[in-house]
Amino acid sequence: MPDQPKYQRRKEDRPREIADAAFEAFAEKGYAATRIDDVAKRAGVSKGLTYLYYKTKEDLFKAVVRNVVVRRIDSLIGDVESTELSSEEFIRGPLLGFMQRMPGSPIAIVVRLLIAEGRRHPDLVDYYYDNVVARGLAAIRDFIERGVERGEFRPAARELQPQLLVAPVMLSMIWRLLFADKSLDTDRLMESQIDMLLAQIKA
Amino acid sequence: MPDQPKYQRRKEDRPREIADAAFEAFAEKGYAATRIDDVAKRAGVSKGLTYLYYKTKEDLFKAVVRNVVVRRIDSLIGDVESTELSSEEFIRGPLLGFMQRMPGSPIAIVVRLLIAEGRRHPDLVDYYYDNVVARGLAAIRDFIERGVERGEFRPAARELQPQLLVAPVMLSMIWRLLFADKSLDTDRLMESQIDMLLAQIKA
DNA sequence: CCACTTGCTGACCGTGGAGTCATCAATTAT
DNA sequence: ATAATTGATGACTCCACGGTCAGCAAGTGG
Repeated sequence: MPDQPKYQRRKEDRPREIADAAFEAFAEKGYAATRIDDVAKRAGVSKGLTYLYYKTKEDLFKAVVRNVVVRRIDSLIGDVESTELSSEEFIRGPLLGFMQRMPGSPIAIVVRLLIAEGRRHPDLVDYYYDNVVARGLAAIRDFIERGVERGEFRPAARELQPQLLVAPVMLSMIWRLLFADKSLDTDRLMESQIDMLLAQIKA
Repeated sequence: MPDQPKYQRRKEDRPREIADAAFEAFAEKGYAATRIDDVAKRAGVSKGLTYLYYKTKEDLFKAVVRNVVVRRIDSLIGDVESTELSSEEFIRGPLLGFMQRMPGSPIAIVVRLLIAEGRRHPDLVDYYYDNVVARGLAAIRDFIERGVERGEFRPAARELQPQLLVAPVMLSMIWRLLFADKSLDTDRLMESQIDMLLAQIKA
């Protein structure tokens, strides 16, 4: 019988593993209903260890949100800035695709957690606003500006509120979170919105 | 010194009073973080009494949601059906006004509660879907159908997803719930959406 | 005025979960 | 080898909160 140690020390990997397990648990049950014991079990770790890396449950929560957020955002915004496509092609292609993936992505979970718990974690809301919302909206505005300069969009396009593009994504997220069973063609919803927007701003 | 009784018996009013207090408390702290003791205090009542009228905290939660929902919906949908205005006038007038009031109304609070707690109360989600979402969407569809029959809208308007009208309302709700401080002209957002939609479906 | 009903109170109970810490054992240093 | 270090464990504490219930007093009927 080989000498199996009861555990290995893995100082480097633990925090990430615990945060990932916590994300799963929060996603399933929400913040309040999640037990630290359960998080520890999922991570294959004892409850006490969780407290070595995260001083409180709230700390863990914040780490989870920051974690998901930073992992996703940069690549996305990079894409927008480095494309060689025409504005319309980009919108109808990569951008639409990205929007359509949002409702099924971890970002949707984070949105739910923030809506549910945001009030009691204002600094987390600020963090999310600065790193996701503000940057996302700015990227859209820059993109439109570029389109105007290239002559692809009418100058009046500058007046467009970027939130008009986001609204159907938001609705689709909420719809799926609440009414997973009731069908709604969220892909078509976003396509229609883009059709309308383009019709209005194209040169 | 007048003989002040310690309390009055008010069998009829208690349930409503308690439910209203609970709504306030849930709105401020969310379901999980709300203490029955706190609800009772707000209602000026002892904790025990709460349990006389609502057997569990969950019961109370459901009563609160149903309460808010039924108080609001009927009048709204009545308006849509009984108007004498042209379709465009109705949309730009009463409907837009209603949409603009939504984000500040108790419905927004209910939406937050449902997003946060919906998973663990599927029957409540169903109730909300049947009584608010389904009826609301049906009303919009009927209204469009009527517009088509009157020749105000193109027949293709029938293909329009009613959720396109709701999306900016949803986004505005969430925005205000999370980012009360960061400004966003939600009224203009809805107006723009209506402009775009009308441009597309008007005969 | 008294007897009776019942709306209402608040002290109490049990549970479960956040957070602690004495101790163990894997790893590293000597 | 042996000692020192520290990652990791899990039994334990503490207490907050949902839910109970024996008793009290406001209302009611005779």
